[in-house]
Amino acid sequence: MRKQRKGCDVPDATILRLPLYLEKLKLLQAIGVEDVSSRQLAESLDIKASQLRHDFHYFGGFSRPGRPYQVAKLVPALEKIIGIAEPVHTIIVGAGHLGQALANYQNLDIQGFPIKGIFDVNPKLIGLDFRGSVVQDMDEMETVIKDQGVKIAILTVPAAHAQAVTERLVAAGIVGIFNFAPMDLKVPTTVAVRNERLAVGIMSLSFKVKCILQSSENKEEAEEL
Amino acid sequence: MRKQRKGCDVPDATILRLPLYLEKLKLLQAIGVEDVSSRQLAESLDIKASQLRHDFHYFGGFSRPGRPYQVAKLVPALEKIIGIAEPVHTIIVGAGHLGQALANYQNLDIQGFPIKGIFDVNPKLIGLDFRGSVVQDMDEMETVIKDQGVKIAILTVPAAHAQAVTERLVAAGIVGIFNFAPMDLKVPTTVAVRNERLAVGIMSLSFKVKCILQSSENKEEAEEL
DNA sequence: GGGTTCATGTTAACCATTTAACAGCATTAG
DNA sequence: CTAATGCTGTTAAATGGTTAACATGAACCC
Ligand SMILES: NC(=O)c1ccc[n+]([C@@H]2O[C@H](COP(=O)([O-])OP(=O)(O)OC[C@H]3O[C@@H](n4cnc5c(N)ncnc54)[C@H](O)[C@@H]3O)[C@@H](O)[C@H]2O)c1
Ligand SMILES: NC(=O)c1ccc[n+]([C@@H]2O[C@H](COP(=O)([O-])OP(=O)(O)OC[C@H]3O[C@@H](n4cnc5c(N)ncnc54)[C@H](O)[C@@H]3O)[C@@H](O)[C@H]2O)c1
Repeated sequence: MRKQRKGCDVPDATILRLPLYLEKLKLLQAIGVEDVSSRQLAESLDIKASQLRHDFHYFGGFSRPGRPYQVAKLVPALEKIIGIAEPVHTIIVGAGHLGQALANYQNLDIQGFPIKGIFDVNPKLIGLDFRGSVVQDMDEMETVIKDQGVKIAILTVPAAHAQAVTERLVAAGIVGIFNFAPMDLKVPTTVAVRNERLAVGIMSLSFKVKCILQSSENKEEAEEL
Repeated sequence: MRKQRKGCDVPDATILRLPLYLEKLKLLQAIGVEDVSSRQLAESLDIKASQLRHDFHYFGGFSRPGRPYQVAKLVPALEKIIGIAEPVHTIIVGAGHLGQALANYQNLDIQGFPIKGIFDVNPKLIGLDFRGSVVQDMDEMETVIKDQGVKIAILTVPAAHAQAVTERLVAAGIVGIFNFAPMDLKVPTTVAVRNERLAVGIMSLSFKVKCILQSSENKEEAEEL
């Protein structure tokens, strides 16, 4: 088998930091900053400068050595790496509470993920308009995916229907699924899934809260002595 | 300084798996399964059995050695560890699109996080009813937090207001903040924050999609030769 | 009852990520 | 022109997390 294409064999932890780098750099760009050192950028993100340089090293060659990074070069370079140099056409499947909230969320568009369609089975929802996108029947989904070259789908249907919808999405050529249903989807290895698990998030928070409360109890006990 | 209280010095990676264990166990419980081995449970979650045992080992003593785990014992044990043995009173701050979707999300309640209040500054939203919770003015927030013993707040206000609201939450005694605004909150070390970053999620997905598309291009090229 | 099987708890080996260290280039001041 | 400073790219060390290995206990079968 052929060697994996350049810049794709990267630790997950690094991938998750790329958006944070990009976000911060765009902020700097907006206020007119031209140069930024690894130290400055890293400190503003609460990480070590060496980690940032190490991360960038996977992709190589952002700057003349000896000189700080140029914001204007780094931003498009990161966008290219992340895959959002061109807008990434996206659809939302499931126009319920969460689907509607996401459809209304302007940031998705701004960050490079324009919504090219919203789909649902519920006839009452079809025709509703969210920032210019109209909810369509599921029957239209495959056509839109193909015509618009949609590669990513945001899945906000009930867990019970998530797998069935996923199979349609995969068959229609979707390559990435952003899954909000609390269940694991079965997909071929040529499709990427990212699960957004609310329960995991709030429970991990709860764990930390419990630890904080316990340790403050301890402190109080200690003070009483 | 006193040794950290039992079961709080645990890797993040482990903490993030606890909710998955619990979820799967509850599912088993619902269909009447009484015993489950580390192997069975791990395989259903696509992890190694040794990792599961290693995770549990941080807390110790779930089972008689030599026998599988008892679902009926493990579920409450995990709930206690996560901190949801008793319902964890929660509020939502910001009753916009996302806040409303979350307010409507029954699962939060079911999983142990009953919503004790929803707050907003917009007078038009005040009085709206979501599954029995009525949107209240921000003026009421501190009172509700204290009267209901609220420990966790879900923050769904615009990024520009997130820090100011956070400071009020902290002053009122909130210990955990589930932050959906795309920005880093400054909080004292006695407060836990979990950032739910949509952009990070979808961009990491985009990265993987790009890699998949590139490698399939490669394959096509190879076939053409 | 002894051997076989299957289980956990625990420790040790392994692997990945993070952090530190340093070589080398660019700029600036003297 | 040289020394000093500040920076990156790169490699090496340290840390942390994952996986394997194994000692030991319980049940079952013959
Ligand atoms: N509401 C939240 O805040 C929230 C948060 C996290 C996760 N989730 C998850 O997101 C998903 C949606 O949640 P929600 O609150 O929006 O639920 P919802 O019931 O409001 O919306 C689900 C929508 O999916 C549609 N649907 C059902 N079957 C379908 C199918 N086969 N094809 C296309 N559309 C279909 C329904 O008509 C409905 O409009 C659920 O899996 C839920 O667990 C929701
Ligand atoms: N909509 C989404 O799907 C989505 C997804 C991910 C993250 N987010 C983030 O969640 C936050 C909310 O998003 P949204 O789409 O619901 O926005 P929104 O504008 O619909 O809702 C924000 C709400 O906060 C209220 N608010 C403003 N200032 C406040 C204050 N000081 N105190 C209390 N309430 C205040 C507003 O009145 C409004 O009702 C934003 O930070 C957004 O970036 C939204």
